[in-house]
Amino acid sequence: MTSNLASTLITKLTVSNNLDSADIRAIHGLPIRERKLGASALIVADGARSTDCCLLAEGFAFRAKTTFEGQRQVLSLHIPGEIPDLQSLHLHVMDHELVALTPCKVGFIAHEAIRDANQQRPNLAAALWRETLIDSAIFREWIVNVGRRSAAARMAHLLVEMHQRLKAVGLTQDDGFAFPITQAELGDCLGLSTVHVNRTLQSLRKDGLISVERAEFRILDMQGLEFLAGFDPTYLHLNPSI
Amino acid sequence: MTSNLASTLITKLTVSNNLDSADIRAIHGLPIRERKLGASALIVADGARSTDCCLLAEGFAFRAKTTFEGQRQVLSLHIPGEIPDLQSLHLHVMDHELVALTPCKVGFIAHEAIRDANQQRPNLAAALWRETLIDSAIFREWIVNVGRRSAAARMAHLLVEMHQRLKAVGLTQDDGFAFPITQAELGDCLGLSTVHVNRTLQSLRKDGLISVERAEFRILDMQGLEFLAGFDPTYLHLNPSI
DNA sequence: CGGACTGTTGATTCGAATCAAAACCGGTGG
DNA sequence: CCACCGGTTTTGATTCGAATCAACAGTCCG
Repeated sequence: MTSNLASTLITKLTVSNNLDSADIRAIHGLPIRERKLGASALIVADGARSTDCCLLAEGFAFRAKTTFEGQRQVLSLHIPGEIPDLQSLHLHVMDHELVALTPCKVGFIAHEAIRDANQQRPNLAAALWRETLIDSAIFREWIVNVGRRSAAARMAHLLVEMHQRLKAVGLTQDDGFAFPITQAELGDCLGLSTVHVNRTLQSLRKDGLISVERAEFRILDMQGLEFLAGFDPTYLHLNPSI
Repeated sequence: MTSNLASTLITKLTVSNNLDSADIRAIHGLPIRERKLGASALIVADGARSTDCCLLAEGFAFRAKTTFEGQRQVLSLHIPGEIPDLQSLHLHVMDHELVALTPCKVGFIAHEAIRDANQQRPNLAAALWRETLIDSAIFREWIVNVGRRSAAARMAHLLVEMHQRLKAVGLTQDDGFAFPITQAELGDCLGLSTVHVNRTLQSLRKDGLISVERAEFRILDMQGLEFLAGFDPTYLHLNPSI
């Protein structure tokens, strides 16, 4: 069957949560308004007051803040099945922006509909709360990444994280994964300049850790990359029962 | 009346949430086991599986991760009334540690008790969810802080944030606030070396922005400090209705 | 074919880390 | 009461990682 919007959400939620059939029915029952967006489209603006959440069904998106001096910092990267602005359910004014990294298919779900479903299905509410907490755990790891790791370790960590998250929803081929991001955008994720991102990637390639061609990253030495990154997957909380 | 453990939680929740009298009764009904802790006491270890949440009633605490190379990064600072490990309600294994920054009075509340209260009082559950989302919003701002701001701006931002959060629960005197933290710990918050923290603080003092004596910080030029920090208080979500 | 974006390279600067040592401070015990 | 001690703050000298500046090459696309 063709994967509709709700199915991508269910796939993603099931990675980290135990949903029962009634929960899944409730998700299928959610009214979702589909939309297609081009790369770099602004999905939700900083300062906005949303009445909907945005379910990312295809493509990549990111959340970002821009400093007073005009420097952009990417806060998180989002993959299909995620609801990057789920926090807007309880935080009514956006403190950052949500942007399409690549062309995307998204679905907007009214807060009211999610609130109703949460009331009917407390287990679904718990799963969504848990998703926002995993979001939070990833933010924490990113603080460590930009605060304490070298450029090479930062890059390695980001790549390993993306590989693991994409693998969990079946969006990898072996050690390769499609990830269409520019070096400037990588710099905004890692708190590095574009030039330094370029040199860091070259160094990872030279050391035989990764290969990059076009929008396709490939991890050639997973052990080596994880060691360089100091990667510990605990923070991704991918196992529903722990 | 003497402020017991539950009251500090109510004070803090009321800053950002609308609680009704039944919610407040439910909080007062929570069984809380009080404990006193010395400075640098480990409250919850990385990797632990908690059965309780820790309510911080007096003193300061922080959450932190330690990299493979032994570098510590502080992820968040916590003030009285907060539950720094509220996420453990849904994330059963700790991906970081919780530590007492100063001598603390804390209260442990069983997950079961909180779950029961949440079931009885959906409005309380929403408030706690919102608290974890505000936590998340602060993490986002910290990513920007360590990723994109200069040392002086980072320090300024941290001090303005702490002042605003402490003011919201009545723990400031005018522009001064008690904040017993060493320069090494500030470095761990900001991703800076101790030596550079020292020089950064000197520069803020020289510019007449702050004064520090003992554990007492004083903001001498709020406008100037906020401008240097590029501070926008939106992310603190201190207004319950937005 | 031209133009805009993206990636690459080299030269240089700069902010912050590191290394090393001294000064300061509060507590403790002789 | 004072000497001592560990932790903290301060200072100076030096190194180093990453930013910046400036070009140029590659690629995609209208």
